[in-house]
Amino acid sequence: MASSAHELTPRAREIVAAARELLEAEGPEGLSMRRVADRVGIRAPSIYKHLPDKEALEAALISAGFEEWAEAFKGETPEELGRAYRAYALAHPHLYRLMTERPLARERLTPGLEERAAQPIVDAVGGDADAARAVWAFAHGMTMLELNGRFPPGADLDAAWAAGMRAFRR
Amino acid sequence: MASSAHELTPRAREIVAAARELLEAEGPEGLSMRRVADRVGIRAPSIYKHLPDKEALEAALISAGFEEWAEAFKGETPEELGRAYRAYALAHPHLYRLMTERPLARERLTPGLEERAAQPIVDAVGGDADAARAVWAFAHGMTMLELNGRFPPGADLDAAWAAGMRAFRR
DNA sequence: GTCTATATCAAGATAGAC
DNA sequence: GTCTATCTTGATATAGAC
Repeated sequence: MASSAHELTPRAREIVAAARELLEAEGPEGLSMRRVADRVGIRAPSIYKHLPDKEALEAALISAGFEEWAEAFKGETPEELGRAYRAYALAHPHLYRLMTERPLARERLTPGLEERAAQPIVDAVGGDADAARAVWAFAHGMTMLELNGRFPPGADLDAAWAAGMRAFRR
Repeated sequence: MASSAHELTPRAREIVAAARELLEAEGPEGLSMRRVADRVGIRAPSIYKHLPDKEALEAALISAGFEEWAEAFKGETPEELGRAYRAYALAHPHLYRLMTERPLARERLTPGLEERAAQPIVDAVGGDADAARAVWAFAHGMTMLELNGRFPPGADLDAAWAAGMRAFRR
Protein backbone atom coordinates (compact mmCIF):
# COMPACT_ATOMS: atom_id res chain seq x y z
CA MET A 1 0.00 0.00 0.00
CA ALA A 2 2.99 2.29 0.53
CA SER A 3 4.59 1.35 -2.77
CA SER A 4 2.97 3.88 -5.09
CA ALA A 5 5.29 6.72 -5.99
CA HIS A 6 3.16 9.46 -4.47
CA GLU A 7 3.20 7.77 -1.07
CA LEU A 8 6.95 7.60 -0.60
CA THR A 9 8.64 9.22 2.37
CA PRO A 10 11.22 11.95 1.73
CA ARG A 11 14.08 9.57 2.43
CA ALA A 12 12.59 6.99 0.06
CA ARG A 13 12.40 9.68 -2.60
CA GLU A 14 16.11 10.35 -2.17
CA ILE A 15 16.80 6.68 -2.71
CA VAL A 16 14.64 6.61 -5.83
CA ALA A 17 16.42 9.71 -7.15
CA ALA A 18 19.78 8.01 -6.66
CA ALA A 19 18.43 4.92 -8.40
CA ARG A 20 17.28 7.04 -11.33
CA GLU A 21 20.77 8.50 -11.73
CA LEU A 22 22.33 5.07 -11.57
CA LEU A 23 19.80 3.62 -14.01
CA GLU A 24 20.32 6.39 -16.55
CA ALA A 25 24.09 6.03 -16.24
CA GLU A 26 24.44 2.26 -16.37
CA GLY A 27 21.18 0.61 -17.33
CA PRO A 28 18.89 -1.88 -15.62
CA GLU A 29 21.70 -4.44 -15.33
CA GLY A 30 23.75 -2.05 -13.19
CA LEU A 31 20.86 -1.23 -10.90
CA SER A 32 21.67 -3.15 -7.73
CA MET A 33 20.69 -2.37 -4.17
CA ARG A 34 24.37 -2.05 -3.26
CA ARG A 35 25.12 0.44 -6.03
CA VAL A 36 22.06 2.50 -5.18
CA ALA A 37 23.06 2.54 -1.52
CA ASP A 38 26.56 3.68 -2.48
CA ARG A 39 25.09 6.71 -4.24
CA VAL A 40 22.95 7.59 -1.24
CA GLY A 41 25.90 7.13 1.10
CA ILE A 42 24.44 4.28 3.13
CA ARG A 43 24.67 0.49 3.16
CA ALA A 44 22.39 -1.70 1.10
CA PRO A 45 20.40 -3.19 4.00
CA SER A 46 19.36 0.29 5.10
CA ILE A 47 17.34 0.70 1.94
CA TYR A 48 14.92 -1.90 3.23
CA LYS A 49 13.91 0.46 6.04
CA HIS A 50 12.44 2.77 3.38
CA LEU A 51 11.33 0.50 0.54
CA PRO A 52 10.08 -3.07 0.91
CA ASP A 53 12.17 -4.61 -1.87
CA LYS A 54 13.86 -4.01 -5.20
CA GLU A 55 10.65 -4.34 -7.16
CA ALA A 56 9.20 -1.38 -5.26
CA LEU A 57 12.23 0.65 -6.27
CA GLU A 58 11.80 -0.32 -9.90
CA ALA A 59 8.06 0.41 -9.73
CA ALA A 60 8.82 3.93 -8.51
CA LEU A 61 11.17 4.49 -11.46
CA ILE A 62 8.65 3.08 -13.92
CA SER A 63 5.88 5.21 -12.45
CA ALA A 64 7.97 8.33 -12.90
CA GLY A 65 8.55 7.35 -16.52
CA PHE A 66 4.85 6.92 -17.19
CA GLU A 67 4.13 10.33 -15.66
CA GLU A 68 6.73 11.77 -18.01
CA TRP A 69 5.17 10.00 -20.99
CA ALA A 70 1.74 11.37 -20.21
CA GLU A 71 3.26 14.85 -20.12
CA ALA A 72 5.66 14.60 -23.07
CA PHE A 73 3.16 13.08 -25.53
CA LYS A 74 0.19 15.28 -24.74
CA GLY A 75 -1.85 16.71 -27.64
CA GLU A 76 0.29 15.70 -30.59
CA THR A 77 -0.47 14.66 -34.15
CA PRO A 78 0.70 11.13 -35.05
CA GLU A 79 3.86 12.48 -36.70
CA GLU A 80 4.70 14.69 -33.73
CA LEU A 81 3.91 11.86 -31.35
CA GLY A 82 6.30 9.57 -33.19
CA ARG A 83 9.07 12.14 -32.97
CA ALA A 84 8.38 12.77 -29.28
CA TYR A 85 8.28 9.04 -28.56
CA ARG A 86 11.62 8.41 -30.23
CA ALA A 87 13.19 11.49 -28.63
CA TYR A 88 12.11 10.42 -25.16
CA ALA A 89 13.48 6.91 -25.64
CA LEU A 90 16.81 8.17 -26.99
CA ALA A 91 17.10 10.68 -24.14
CA HIS A 92 16.35 8.00 -21.52
CA PRO A 93 17.27 4.69 -23.17
CA HIS A 94 17.80 2.73 -19.97
CA LEU A 95 14.62 3.94 -18.33
CA TYR A 96 12.78 3.15 -21.56
CA ARG A 97 14.10 -0.39 -21.44
CA LEU A 98 13.18 -0.80 -17.78
CA MET A 99 9.68 0.42 -18.59
CA THR A 100 8.99 -1.74 -21.61
CA GLU A 101 11.08 -4.84 -21.94
CA ARG A 102 9.56 -6.82 -19.10
CA PRO A 103 6.09 -7.72 -17.93
CA LEU A 104 4.60 -4.82 -16.02
CA ALA A 105 3.91 -5.17 -12.29
CA ARG A 106 0.61 -3.36 -12.63
CA GLU A 107 -0.35 -3.92 -8.99
CA ARG A 108 2.62 -1.78 -7.95
CA LEU A 109 1.54 1.25 -10.01
CA THR A 110 -0.83 4.04 -9.12
CA PRO A 111 -4.25 3.00 -10.47
CA GLY A 112 -4.99 4.59 -13.84
CA LEU A 113 -1.43 5.67 -14.51
CA GLU A 114 -0.77 3.19 -17.32
CA GLU A 115 -3.99 4.24 -19.08
CA ARG A 116 -3.14 7.90 -18.66
CA ALA A 117 0.27 7.38 -20.27
CA ALA A 118 -1.31 5.51 -23.19
CA GLN A 119 -4.07 8.05 -23.81
CA PRO A 120 -2.04 10.40 -26.08
CA ILE A 121 -1.49 7.55 -28.52
CA VAL A 122 -5.18 6.69 -28.60
CA ASP A 123 -6.05 10.36 -29.09
CA ALA A 124 -3.51 10.79 -31.88
CA VAL A 125 -5.14 8.07 -34.00
CA GLY A 126 -8.66 9.34 -33.40
CA GLY A 127 -9.73 6.93 -30.69
CA ASP A 128 -9.38 3.59 -32.49
CA ALA A 129 -7.87 1.21 -29.93
CA ASP A 130 -6.66 -1.31 -32.52
CA ALA A 131 -4.95 1.40 -34.56
CA ALA A 132 -3.42 2.83 -31.39
CA ARG A 133 -1.95 -0.56 -30.49
CA ALA A 134 -0.55 -0.94 -34.01
CA VAL A 135 1.06 2.51 -33.91
CA TRP A 136 2.47 1.87 -30.45
CA ALA A 137 3.90 -1.46 -31.64
CA PHE A 138 5.55 0.25 -34.60
CA ALA A 139 7.07 2.97 -32.40
CA HIS A 140 8.20 0.47 -29.78
CA GLY A 141 9.67 -1.84 -32.39
CA MET A 142 11.59 0.98 -34.09
CA THR A 143 12.82 2.17 -30.71
CA MET A 144 14.02 -1.18 -29.38
CA LEU A 145 15.65 -2.19 -32.66
CA GLU A 146 17.46 1.15 -32.74
CA LEU A 147 18.52 0.99 -29.08
CA ASN A 148 19.84 -2.53 -29.55
CA GLY A 149 21.69 -1.65 -32.73
CA ARG A 150 19.72 -4.16 -34.75
CA PHE A 151 19.37 -2.16 -37.96
CA PRO A 152 22.25 -2.33 -40.44
CA PRO A 153 24.99 0.29 -39.85
CA GLY A 154 24.01 2.52 -42.75
CA ALA A 155 20.23 2.30 -42.29
CA ASP A 156 18.29 5.57 -42.64
CA LEU A 157 16.12 5.41 -39.53
CA ASP A 158 14.52 8.78 -40.15
CA ALA A 159 13.27 7.37 -43.45
CA ALA A 160 12.01 4.18 -41.81
CA TRP A 161 10.15 6.19 -39.17
CA ALA A 162 8.67 8.38 -41.91
CA ALA A 163 7.61 5.33 -43.92
CA GLY A 164 5.81 3.92 -40.90
CA MET A 165 4.11 7.12 -39.87
CA ARG A 166 3.04 7.72 -43.48
CA ALA A 167 1.48 4.27 -43.62
CA PHE A 168 -0.50 4.88 -40.45
CA ARG A 169 -1.63 8.35 -41.45
CA ARG A 170 -3.91 7.12 -44.22
CA MET B 1 36.74 -19.23 -36.57
CA ALA B 2 35.24 -22.43 -35.15
CA SER B 3 32.25 -20.66 -33.66
CA SER B 4 29.93 -20.65 -36.68
CA ALA B 5 27.19 -23.22 -36.42
CA HIS B 6 28.22 -25.23 -39.44
CA GLU B 7 31.71 -25.77 -38.09
CA LEU B 8 30.70 -27.40 -34.81
CA THR B 9 31.90 -30.87 -33.90
CA PRO B 10 29.30 -33.57 -33.32
CA ARG B 11 29.72 -33.32 -29.56
CA ALA B 12 29.31 -29.55 -29.70
CA ARG B 13 26.11 -30.04 -31.67
CA GLU B 14 24.79 -32.28 -28.90
CA ILE B 15 25.49 -29.54 -26.39
CA VAL B 16 23.76 -26.94 -28.55
CA ALA B 17 20.76 -29.26 -28.94
CA ALA B 18 20.52 -29.60 -25.16
CA ALA B 19 20.81 -25.84 -24.82
CA ARG B 20 17.97 -25.37 -27.30
CA GLU B 21 15.72 -27.65 -25.25
CA LEU B 22 16.61 -25.82 -22.07
CA LEU B 23 16.11 -22.43 -23.70
CA GLU B 24 12.70 -23.32 -25.10
CA ALA B 25 11.64 -24.73 -21.75
CA GLU B 26 12.90 -22.01 -19.42
CA GLY B 27 14.01 -18.96 -21.35
CA PRO B 28 17.31 -17.12 -21.69
CA GLU B 29 17.45 -16.50 -17.92
CA GLY B 30 17.52 -20.23 -17.24
CA LEU B 31 20.23 -20.92 -19.79
CA SER B 32 23.31 -21.51 -17.66
CA MET B 33 26.35 -23.60 -18.44
CA ARG B 34 25.57 -25.79 -15.44
CA ARG B 35 22.00 -26.48 -16.51
CA VAL B 36 23.06 -27.22 -20.07
CA ALA B 37 25.70 -29.61 -18.80
CA ASP B 38 23.10 -31.37 -16.63
CA ARG B 39 21.01 -32.08 -19.72
CA VAL B 40 23.98 -33.47 -21.59
CA GLY B 41 24.99 -35.58 -18.60
CA ILE B 42 28.36 -33.96 -18.01
CA ARG B 43 29.80 -31.26 -15.73
CA ALA B 44 29.83 -27.62 -16.72
CA PRO B 45 33.60 -27.27 -17.17
CA SER B 46 33.54 -30.03 -19.78
CA ILE B 47 31.51 -27.81 -22.09
CA TYR B 48 34.56 -25.59 -22.51
CA LYS B 49 36.36 -28.43 -24.28
CA HIS B 50 33.81 -28.14 -27.08
CA LEU B 51 32.76 -24.49 -27.14
CA PRO B 52 34.95 -21.52 -26.19
CA ASP B 53 32.42 -19.74 -23.97
CA LYS B 54 28.76 -19.09 -23.33
CA GLU B 55 28.50 -16.51 -26.06
CA ALA B 56 29.48 -19.13 -28.64
CA LEU B 57 26.67 -21.33 -27.37
CA GLU B 58 24.18 -18.48 -27.69
CA ALA B 59 25.49 -17.62 -31.13
CA ALA B 60 24.84 -21.18 -32.27
CA LEU B 61 21.24 -20.97 -31.00
CA ILE B 62 20.71 -17.60 -32.66
CA SER B 63 22.18 -18.86 -35.93
CA ALA B 64 19.78 -21.77 -35.92
CA GLY B 65 16.92 -19.34 -35.38
CA PHE B 66 17.96 -17.18 -38.32
CA GLU B 67 18.16 -20.24 -40.56
CA GLU B 68 14.62 -21.11 -39.48
CA TRP B 69 13.44 -17.55 -40.20
CA ALA B 70 14.89 -17.63 -43.70
CA GLU B 71 12.99 -20.86 -44.29
CA ALA B 72 9.69 -20.03 -42.54
CA PHE B 73 9.22 -16.60 -44.12
CA LYS B 74 10.13 -17.49 -47.68
CA GLY B 75 7.96 -16.16 -50.53
CA GLU B 76 5.06 -14.67 -48.60
CA THR B 77 2.81 -11.68 -49.12
CA PRO B 78 3.01 -9.04 -46.36
CA GLU B 79 -0.11 -10.41 -44.67
CA GLU B 80 1.14 -13.99 -44.79
CA LEU B 81 4.55 -12.86 -43.62
CA GLY B 82 3.01 -11.13 -40.61
CA ARG B 83 1.10 -14.25 -39.67
CA ALA B 84 4.17 -16.43 -40.12
CA TYR B 85 6.30 -14.02 -38.08
CA ARG B 86 3.87 -13.98 -35.20
CA ALA B 87 3.37 -17.74 -35.35
CA TYR B 88 7.10 -18.38 -35.20
CA ALA B 89 7.56 -16.06 -32.24
CA LEU B 90 4.65 -17.61 -30.33
CA ALA B 91 5.91 -21.12 -31.08
CA HIS B 92 9.46 -20.23 -29.91
CA PRO B 93 9.03 -17.26 -27.56
CA HIS B 94 12.26 -17.75 -25.65
CA LEU B 95 14.38 -18.25 -28.74
CA TYR B 96 12.73 -15.20 -30.27
CA ARG B 97 13.71 -13.15 -27.22
CA LEU B 98 17.29 -14.45 -27.30
CA MET B 99 17.48 -13.53 -30.97
CA THR B 100 16.09 -10.02 -30.78
CA GLU B 101 16.23 -8.36 -27.39
CA ARG B 102 19.97 -7.82 -27.21
CA PRO B 103 22.64 -6.39 -29.48
CA LEU B 104 23.67 -8.99 -32.04
CA ALA B 105 27.17 -10.45 -31.91
CA ARG B 106 27.46 -10.31 -35.69
CA GLU B 107 31.09 -11.45 -35.70
CA ARG B 108 29.94 -14.79 -34.27
CA LEU B 109 27.47 -15.50 -37.07
CA THR B 110 28.01 -17.11 -40.44
CA PRO B 111 28.63 -14.27 -42.91
CA GLY B 112 25.49 -13.34 -44.82
CA LEU B 113 23.12 -15.20 -42.52
CA GLU B 114 21.50 -12.11 -41.01
CA GLU B 115 20.87 -10.65 -44.47
CA ARG B 116 19.43 -13.96 -45.68
CA ALA B 117 16.98 -14.06 -42.78
CA ALA B 118 15.90 -10.47 -43.47
CA GLN B 119 15.43 -10.93 -47.21
CA PRO B 120 11.84 -12.26 -47.08
CA ILE B 121 10.71 -9.05 -45.41
CA VAL B 122 12.42 -6.91 -48.03
CA ASP B 123 10.89 -9.03 -50.80
CA ALA B 124 7.41 -8.84 -49.29
CA VAL B 125 7.37 -5.04 -49.46
CA GLY B 126 8.73 -4.90 -52.97
CA GLY B 127 12.37 -4.16 -52.23
CA ASP B 128 12.03 -0.84 -50.38
CA ALA B 129 14.54 -1.05 -47.51
CA ASP B 130 12.91 1.74 -45.47
CA ALA B 131 9.47 0.15 -45.77
CA ALA B 132 10.95 -3.23 -44.85
CA ARG B 133 12.46 -1.77 -41.69
CA ALA B 134 9.15 -0.16 -40.77
CA VAL B 135 7.25 -3.42 -41.27
CA TRP B 136 9.83 -5.36 -39.30
CA ALA B 137 9.60 -2.82 -36.48
CA PHE B 138 5.82 -3.16 -36.41
CA ALA B 139 5.98 -6.95 -36.34
CA HIS B 140 8.72 -6.95 -33.70
CA GLY B 141 6.89 -4.41 -31.56
CA MET B 142 3.61 -6.35 -31.70
CA THR B 143 5.48 -9.54 -30.89
CA MET B 144 7.44 -8.25 -27.91
CA LEU B 145 4.48 -6.38 -26.44
CA GLU B 146 2.39 -9.54 -26.74
CA LEU B 147 5.08 -11.81 -25.30
CA ASN B 148 5.58 -9.46 -22.37
CA GLY B 149 1.86 -9.13 -21.72
CA ARG B 150 1.95 -5.40 -22.28
CA PHE B 151 -1.38 -5.02 -24.07
CA PRO B 152 -4.50 -4.70 -21.91
CA PRO B 153 -6.08 -8.04 -20.96
CA GLY B 154 -9.02 -7.72 -23.35
CA ALA B 155 -7.08 -6.33 -26.32
CA ASP B 156 -7.91 -7.82 -29.74
CA LEU B 157 -4.43 -8.52 -31.05
CA ASP B 158 -5.67 -10.06 -34.28
CA ALA B 159 -7.35 -6.72 -34.99
CA ALA B 160 -4.24 -4.73 -34.10
CA TRP B 161 -2.12 -6.94 -36.39
CA ALA B 162 -4.69 -6.49 -39.15
CA ALA B 163 -4.75 -2.72 -38.67
CA GLY B 164 -0.98 -2.59 -38.99
CA MET B 165 -0.74 -4.84 -42.01
CA ARG B 166 -3.56 -2.93 -43.70
CA ALA B 167 -1.69 0.33 -43.16
CA PHE B 168 1.47 -1.06 -44.71
CA ARG B 169 -0.30 -2.68 -47.67
CA ARG B 170 -1.14 0.62 -49.33
C1' DG C 1 17.62 4.65 10.78
C1' DT C 2 21.95 2.90 10.30
C1' DC C 3 25.28 -0.51 10.88
C1' DT C 4 27.93 -5.31 10.61
C1' DA C 5 27.54 -9.92 9.75
C1' DT C 6 25.53 -13.34 7.39
C1' DA C 7 22.37 -16.51 4.79
C1' DT C 8 21.46 -18.08 0.37
C1' DC C 9 22.07 -18.61 -4.11
C1' DA C 10 23.91 -18.58 -8.63
C1' DA C 11 26.69 -17.23 -12.31
C1' DG C 12 31.06 -17.83 -15.87
C1' DA C 13 35.31 -19.58 -16.13
C1' DT C 14 40.08 -21.86 -15.08
C1' DA C 15 43.67 -25.30 -13.12
C1' DG C 16 45.22 -29.49 -13.06
C1' DA C 17 44.57 -34.58 -12.19
C1' DC C 18 43.16 -38.69 -14.56
C1' DG D 1 37.27 -35.53 -22.85
C1' DT D 2 35.81 -35.67 -18.34
C1' DC D 3 36.34 -34.87 -13.68
C1' DT D 4 36.86 -32.30 -8.88
C1' DA D 5 38.06 -28.31 -6.75
C1' DT D 6 38.21 -23.69 -6.85
C1' DC D 7 38.35 -18.66 -8.11
C1' DT D 8 35.89 -14.58 -8.60
C1' DT D 9 32.04 -12.03 -8.63
C1' DG D 10 27.75 -10.60 -7.69
C1' DA D 11 22.93 -10.58 -6.41
C1' DT D 12 18.55 -9.96 -2.83
C1' DA D 13 17.44 -10.08 1.56
C1' DT D 14 17.29 -10.86 6.88
C1' DA D 15 18.88 -10.76 11.93
C1' DG D 16 20.04 -8.25 15.46
C1' DA D 17 23.09 -4.75 17.77
C1' DC D 18 23.37 0.17 18.47
